[in-house]
Amino acid sequence: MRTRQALVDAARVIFERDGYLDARLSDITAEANCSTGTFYTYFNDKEEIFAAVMEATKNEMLHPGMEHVDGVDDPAAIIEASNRAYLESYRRNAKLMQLLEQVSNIDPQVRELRRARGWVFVERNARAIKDLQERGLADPDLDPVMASRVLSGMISRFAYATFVLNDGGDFEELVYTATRLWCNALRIDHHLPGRDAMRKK
Amino acid sequence: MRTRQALVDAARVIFERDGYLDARLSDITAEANCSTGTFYTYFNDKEEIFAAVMEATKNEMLHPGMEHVDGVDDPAAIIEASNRAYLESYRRNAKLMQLLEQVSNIDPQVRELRRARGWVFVERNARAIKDLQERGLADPDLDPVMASRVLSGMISRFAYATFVLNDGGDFEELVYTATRLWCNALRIDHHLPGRDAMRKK
Amino acid sequence: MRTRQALVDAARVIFERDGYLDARLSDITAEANCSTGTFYTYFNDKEEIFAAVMEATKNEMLHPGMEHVDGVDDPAAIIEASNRAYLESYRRNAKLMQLLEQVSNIDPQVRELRRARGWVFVERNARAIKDLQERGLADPDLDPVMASRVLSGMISRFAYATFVLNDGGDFEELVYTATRLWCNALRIDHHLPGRDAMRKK
Amino acid sequence: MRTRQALVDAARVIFERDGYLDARLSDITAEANCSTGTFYTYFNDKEEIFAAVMEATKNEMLHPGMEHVDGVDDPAAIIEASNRAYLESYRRNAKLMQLLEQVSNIDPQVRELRRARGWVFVERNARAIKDLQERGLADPDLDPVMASRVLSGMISRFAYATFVLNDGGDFEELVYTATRLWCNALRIDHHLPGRDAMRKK
DNA sequence: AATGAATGAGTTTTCATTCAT
DNA sequence: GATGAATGAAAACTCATTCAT
Repeated sequence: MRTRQALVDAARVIFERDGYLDARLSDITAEANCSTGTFYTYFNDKEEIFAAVMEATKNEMLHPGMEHVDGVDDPAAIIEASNRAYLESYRRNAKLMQLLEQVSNIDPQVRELRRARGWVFVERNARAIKDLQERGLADPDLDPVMASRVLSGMISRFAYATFVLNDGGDFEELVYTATRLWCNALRIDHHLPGRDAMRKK
Repeated sequence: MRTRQALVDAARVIFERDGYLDARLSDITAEANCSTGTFYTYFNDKEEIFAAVMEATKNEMLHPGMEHVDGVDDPAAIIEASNRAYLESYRRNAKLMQLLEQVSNIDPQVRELRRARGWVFVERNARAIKDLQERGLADPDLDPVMASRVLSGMISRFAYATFVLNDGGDFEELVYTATRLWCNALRIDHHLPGRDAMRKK
Repeated sequence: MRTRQALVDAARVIFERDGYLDARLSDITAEANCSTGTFYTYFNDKEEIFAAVMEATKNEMLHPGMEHVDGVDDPAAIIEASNRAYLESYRRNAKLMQLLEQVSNIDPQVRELRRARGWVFVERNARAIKDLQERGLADPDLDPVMASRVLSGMISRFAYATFVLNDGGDFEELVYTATRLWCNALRIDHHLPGRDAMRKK
Repeated sequence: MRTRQALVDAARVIFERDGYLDARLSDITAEANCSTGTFYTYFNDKEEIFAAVMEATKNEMLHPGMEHVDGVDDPAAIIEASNRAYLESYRRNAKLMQLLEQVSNIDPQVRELRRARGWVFVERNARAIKDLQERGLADPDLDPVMASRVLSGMISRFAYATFVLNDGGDFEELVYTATRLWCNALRIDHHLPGRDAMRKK
């Protein structure tokens, strides 16, 4: 079983270095210091070890959601904390997220994986939105799931553009803009500082 | 030159049918009714003909922007029209958009192409946002370019999820949600009907 | 006919630049400013235009022989003049000689051409050797043709090593060594200066 | 490792049969009874296996030099033995020598190999010439290395013309002529029989 | 005579996968 | 479980040659 772990670790290194398509199984086994044949003791093909890499890194990539901020009740503050956590996590795992994106467009199983992971996030946010609506704090004319899909996608797309495509932008400004737009979109009556105030922080 | 066009047309068919990676040059030349050698009269490799396909379809994919709706001054109506146009265009060219997405994650030149196309959209919307701010109709605390990046990305991600990943949803509801969130996000004082009213349309 | 000449000239340029094997007919026609099809008006294939290049350069490569030095009767001086002329000619046409050597090892017709050219030289020298033997000035125990073959080959090999392989050596020293060995080999009673004297020249 | 040897052996057969250029890798693997892929386990390309063939045949092609004839001190006899050994070796390996000549004119690395092998021979003969000069037995006005380059080249060219180009000639006569010219060239006071005597042998 | 787009046969090369040890 | 040499299918690409204009 130590060999299996070595292979998964090696695969992550090689995938991050060469991308999914250019990664050769022989590179992975070389990196894991085992023979090519041994690969097949644990996996059937590249897709399978990729799935294993993703599985192994699942915990690193789970994003804390809005409801996980304890002892705070200001919706805007919770949203900000949630967005910040998401963006930081994305930044930390940018290489892996890029890989997930790349392989999603190649392998339907990975596409499914990405969708499933996305939905965790969407549903969590949908629950939070619904809660705010029920408490009269958010635009009641929005379908919570629909709105969550759009807003969650907004953040993940933004993170992709920023950390994978390097479309730039100061991190605090990203958090601020994402949060303000998110709050505005839900018509949350926030008391976020204005742009200039934020910049002076 | 007729041959070149035949190749580009054939390539689009094959790429849409098999995806970029599985498309064989020999399939493309067969579809174009010419020999494999002829391919190299016009292109050097698969990347090059893919770029040609993208170039040829550029016009189909250019999305009308917010400012192009004539004779209407209700910002919400303009935004709705703009979003509807974008989503319809995306739906029409879903296969091609999927391809663009796939190849972007493989070929840096195509990644650059996608980015460039995205910026056309971002900048157009940024100008519209700035205009609304100056007229006192939109949240002045947002950086127009930043906000546009986020909101434009929101729409394109949403379109991708809907039309490429088939994440479902009634088209009119998509337009409604996107528009309402967009308006809300900018704090545009819209007079969009409520959700229920929309549904009854 | 001007086109034909342009093709032959172009071929020489391309052959000397790229070598026989790497020269593409399309490079030759491009250099000659004519279309690929036109090539076949004048030649059937690469071998044929190569032969034409060689034919066109025949005069440049004809080496004056021993008997062509007028008004001098010192055999050693004649030999020296002959060797000098040969080596100078070889040096001038080194690229072409290299080409001839290369193609000889590929195309039997060119091998034949090289052999034929070599024999002109061998026979001329054989006659001169025989003449010296009859006048009692050279070793009578040598078969004139055999000796000429060996000695002529010696010079041409030497020239090849020096000017094609760049095996180095001061030109005057090459002439001196070749001449002295040639005279010695035929037991010509020469009065060539010693090595040191030569060097001081 | 048995496979590697099989490939090298097969390559020699195919190269000698078809020449370097016409030899297909697939012919070599077929001759070696292995698959095309196996070729790449041991070699990267045709050049590399050619080098291996040459390396494998190095010992066959090493020519005994002048100093290796034991118990004889007649310089002319030593030279004769040396020339005979060289020519016999060349005759035995004519196909390989032809190949070496052909590839030398194509591949710079092989050109370098040929040069290096030639120098072994040149230097050995240069030492022998110097020794004879010091003992007062050879023309002191010759630079030993220069003279060796010329005379060594003479023999190898002669061997090439005879055994590769089949320029003919009785073997014993070749040895006689080469030896007599070599001795004459160095002004060695030989006591070789005259031409007629040799022929009667 | 000149053109140059079209042709297509033919070889190299890669690398996931197998299996005897 | 581990090994790693052997496998071989599959595709890209080149360029001499043709021929309708």
